[in-house]
Amino acid sequence: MPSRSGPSDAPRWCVLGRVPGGGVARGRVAAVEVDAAGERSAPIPIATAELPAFVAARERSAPRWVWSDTPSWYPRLLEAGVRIERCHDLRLCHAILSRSEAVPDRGPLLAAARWEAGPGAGEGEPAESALFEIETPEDAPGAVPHDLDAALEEFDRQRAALAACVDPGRLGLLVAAESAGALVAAEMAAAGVPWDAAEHDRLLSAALGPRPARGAKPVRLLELAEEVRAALGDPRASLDSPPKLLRALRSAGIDVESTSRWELAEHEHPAIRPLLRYKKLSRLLTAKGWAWIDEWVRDGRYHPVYVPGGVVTGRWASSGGGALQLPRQLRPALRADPGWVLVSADVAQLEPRVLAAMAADGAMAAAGSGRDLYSGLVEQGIVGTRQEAKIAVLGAMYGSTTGDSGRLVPRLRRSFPAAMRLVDTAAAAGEQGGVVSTWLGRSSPRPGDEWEELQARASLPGATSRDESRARRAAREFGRFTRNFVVQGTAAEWALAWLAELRLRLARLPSPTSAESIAPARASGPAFERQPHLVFFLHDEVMVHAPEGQAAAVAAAVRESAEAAGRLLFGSAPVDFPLELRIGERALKE
DNA sequence: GACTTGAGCGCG
DNA sequence: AAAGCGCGCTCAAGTC
Repeated sequence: MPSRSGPSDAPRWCVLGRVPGGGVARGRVAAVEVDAAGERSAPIPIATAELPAFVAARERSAPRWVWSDTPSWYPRLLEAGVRIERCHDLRLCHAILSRSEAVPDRGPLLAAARWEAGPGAGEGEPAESALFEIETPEDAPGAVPHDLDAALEEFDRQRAALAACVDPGRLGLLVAAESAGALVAAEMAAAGVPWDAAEHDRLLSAALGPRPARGAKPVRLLELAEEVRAALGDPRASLDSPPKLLRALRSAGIDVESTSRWELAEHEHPAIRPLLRYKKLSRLLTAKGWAWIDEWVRDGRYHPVYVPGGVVTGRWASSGGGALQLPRQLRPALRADPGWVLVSADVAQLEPRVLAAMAADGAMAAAGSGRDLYSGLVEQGIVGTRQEAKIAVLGAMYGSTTGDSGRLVPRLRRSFPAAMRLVDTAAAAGEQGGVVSTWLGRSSPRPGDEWEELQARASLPGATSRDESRARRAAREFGRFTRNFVVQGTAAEWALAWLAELRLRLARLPSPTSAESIAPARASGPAFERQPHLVFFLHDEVMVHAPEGQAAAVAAAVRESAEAAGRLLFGSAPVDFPLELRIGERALKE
């Protein structure tokens, strides 16, 4: 029992929400403190303009802030220079808990339909905040409720759901990590990726020719298009429309079914080489060309929009700007401010390592221990080359049955029976329309109605062989999805734990001395931008922007966080997660 | 004219 | 070379 005095009296949670008030259409804010026993304080009214000050003051006792939806609350606090350590994002946690098979009774959560808003629902452009005024989140169609009462009720439901779990620790870890991810996403969006627009422009010009006038095509693309048309003997061939291009190719005697890169590459014809080059450059121009710089880069920063929990497996998605699709070709444009460096790290073969840990497959863990896992497979004589190892391992996790990959998978089944049993079991569940769960308890969605109908029709007496084969194909397809779900989803959990740990460790680094901390180019940015901070995250890769003098400390924090993530998820399992770490002015790989 | 769909390709 | 998983974005074509 907690004593009635001393530190245990500190509130564990602080729930924020809107309250109706004073005829102000937008309402006011209030906070309710909740202690470890679930006892609530009376609502503490807060004038919206005072919210950052209130949060900053309460943050000294390090509560976990509970709110409807991180993007609705946190950006305004960050703008006001206030950062928090921990939160509980009700929307994200609802999505996990209301679907998790680890929760015995999901009824109350499922009945709370207002919390079912999808990622980013009703977000849109944040309303322009009036000068010197912090606004409360606005209701938008499809958005989660932001009211205090609704938040308190939902928080109770979620705490009850967690408490009822057989192993509340795992789901508890997941909702904490998911919420920490939401904080990281908001902070990275606010800080932005340090982006060298001039370097980006140089890379574009080198590949495409100088920036053309609006609406015109770069000269290099025009030249290549002419070359293709000449080779095809068709001066009017269109390269930008797949159907038209396909007709042009076929009438030039190139026998292809589609205009995709890999199929074109199989044919010998003078038009192929310039065409592939054209496609490559055209892609660069439309996805990440000059228009992208104009739209997404300001003051030396690219401000992406991350969507935590945006993928069914728990991976992040992004929206706008293609944050998770930055072409490797443009990585040199990611550049630290003067006097600062980028500390980047990625995990080698994260997914197979996670699989080995989940399945407690000692042989597979040993193959990856302290080295490249694929080389480990070669050294153990399981496959002949590193390339074969990669194909086999990916095939095992994705469920391939044909080609080189399908042929190599059986070797893994002999060498790593425990790991293969885990993914095979997950696939079998999916083929029967079942649900699987990640290590920490995120559960997969059920197949849709169409899928169920397909299966039902195939088992009817009058089913044709076509019905049966279609149903079988759909079943296997869903089996490949659930097979991959457990691995991709657990890898996402490991990465979230890594990110959450790293965020806290970076915040606890000693403040840079003024000699170390040359202010970043964008001095107007959030206050935390003057310390080492995360600027990029891509599934199994992180990047920290840091003063040069703190690079070593940051690198250590990155490594320690990875070790901590492994321990948090898998305890003492003998699986390691080696990092490839780089420190430099630019983000270059290979 | 506004919206959806599919091809194709960028990322892991 | 591309098969096997998960995404977002752009353009052209199809639909209303």
